[in-house]
Amino acid sequence: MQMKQREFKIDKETNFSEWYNTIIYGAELADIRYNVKGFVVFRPWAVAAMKRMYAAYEKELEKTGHGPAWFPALIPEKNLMKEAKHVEGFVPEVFWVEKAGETKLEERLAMRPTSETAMYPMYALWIQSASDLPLKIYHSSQVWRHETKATKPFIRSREFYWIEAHDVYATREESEAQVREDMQIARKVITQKLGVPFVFFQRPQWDKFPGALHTFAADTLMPDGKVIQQPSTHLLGQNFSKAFDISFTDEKGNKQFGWQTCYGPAISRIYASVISMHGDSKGLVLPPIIAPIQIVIVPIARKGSGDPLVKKALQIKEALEQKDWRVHIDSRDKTPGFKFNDWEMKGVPMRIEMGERELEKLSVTLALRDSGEKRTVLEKDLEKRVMQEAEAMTKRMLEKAEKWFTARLNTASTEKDLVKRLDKGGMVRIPFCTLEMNGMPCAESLKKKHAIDVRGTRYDQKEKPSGKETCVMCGKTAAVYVFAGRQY
RNA sequence: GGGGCUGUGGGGUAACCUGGUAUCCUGCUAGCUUCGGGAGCUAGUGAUCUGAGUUCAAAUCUCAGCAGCCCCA
Repeated sequence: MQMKQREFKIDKETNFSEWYNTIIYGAELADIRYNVKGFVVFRPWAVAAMKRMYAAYEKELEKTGHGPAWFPALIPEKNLMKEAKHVEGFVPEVFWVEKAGETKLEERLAMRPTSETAMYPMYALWIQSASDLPLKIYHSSQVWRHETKATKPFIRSREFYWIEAHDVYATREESEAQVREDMQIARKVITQKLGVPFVFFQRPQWDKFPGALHTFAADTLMPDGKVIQQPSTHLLGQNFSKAFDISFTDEKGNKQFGWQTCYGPAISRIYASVISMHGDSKGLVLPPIIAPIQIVIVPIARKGSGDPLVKKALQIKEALEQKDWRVHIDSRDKTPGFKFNDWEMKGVPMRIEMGERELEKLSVTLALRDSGEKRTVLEKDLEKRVMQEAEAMTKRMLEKAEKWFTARLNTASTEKDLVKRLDKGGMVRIPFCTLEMNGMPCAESLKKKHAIDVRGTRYDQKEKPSGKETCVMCGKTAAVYVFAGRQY
């Protein structure tokens, strides 16, 4: 049969915006036609995957002693206003509820932009003694922020879906260990399971979470070379515990304030990274662990061959489902070529093709989405092979991503060199005066002149400038190496 | 933060400059023939973002609103 040549062919590295917009529509991930600025509809194919991301994350959080809770979406104004820096950072972006029906509320209510101020008044009630600590709670929810920057589905919107974990300890040391645990969880879920590499940075003082002592945030790259932030974890110190009176009486009878951390993996944004990191010119490439359908069976029928084929497909589906695979038989009245392309756009990891040829040989053809390879597999080996191939695919996807990512980490020692390198994207290490507040003018100047952001010092590498190197902006002796990049 | 552009059936578009009948592809529905990399034929279906203004007449010109996109810093 004569087939038409029609293919989704956009190179994500040379034209990422177009690639992204096309895939959002083509793979049915989101619909931007809701017509409220910054709000989009998340469609089933995306949500089914994101729910699995939630599950993977929640599993790790529960393994590390976190309990789930649901806190209200609305926060009384007086609670939101309790911590000065927090107010300064978040109040400009808050959506307010001021009326109920036609009645004006006596105290207006904030739609949570983040849940510290919803949770901590309750923490103050729950924590009385050291035996109430540590308190580790996570909250899977959406939050609302009136973003002024350009919005893009999953990457930045005014409503987004995330998890926030809020922990309280008796000592600073324990809370610092929590920050490290948060980083490990991110590594385990985002890199090991979803194949997205990143680097954790300690953010400069002028770019930390409003109200925190220190902020640590993971950054990865989009195909156009721009930086996108992944989860961040914050050492809150005692700023909030003092503002909200989260305190306990120690064994000597003295009042002590809790040491707090908060952690915020934005699931919708991590999803943006996953699809962008792995996708190709045929569409999505989903990591098997989150693919809503992991194996699609495409029966290839000839006239009269229908019945035995359908029976065999069902049999294979049931056998694989016994092993917990998510399997779908595509029995639509479409040609095989159409179905191949359709499921490739959707990023389904494995495809089983079966027609008369396979029936005769008691085999199937197994096609792999990431590499495009097709393999003939005997029916009796199928369950085993599917498992092996899924594992190999997950591994390949991470290796490919890591290779791509590390090739885009560079170094520069002058402003000119930095700009030259960042024009090609990636993140570039530079000598910099300081992460303390007096380094802010240099960072602002970089931002203003070149749209370059200082991301902070690498958490996993403690190397420092020799003493001879100078800050790329002010020329003073550099105290730190920071990474810089152009940010989403 | 600054600048530019756009809004036409479900999707992609033509007509817009120079006002007058809305084009094509795709999708969708029905039927028949098909099915190993986006099938064919036949018959149907479906659109000018919202509001105001100019005009005999507005998809087209003007203004406002809403929404989206891109670029620069």
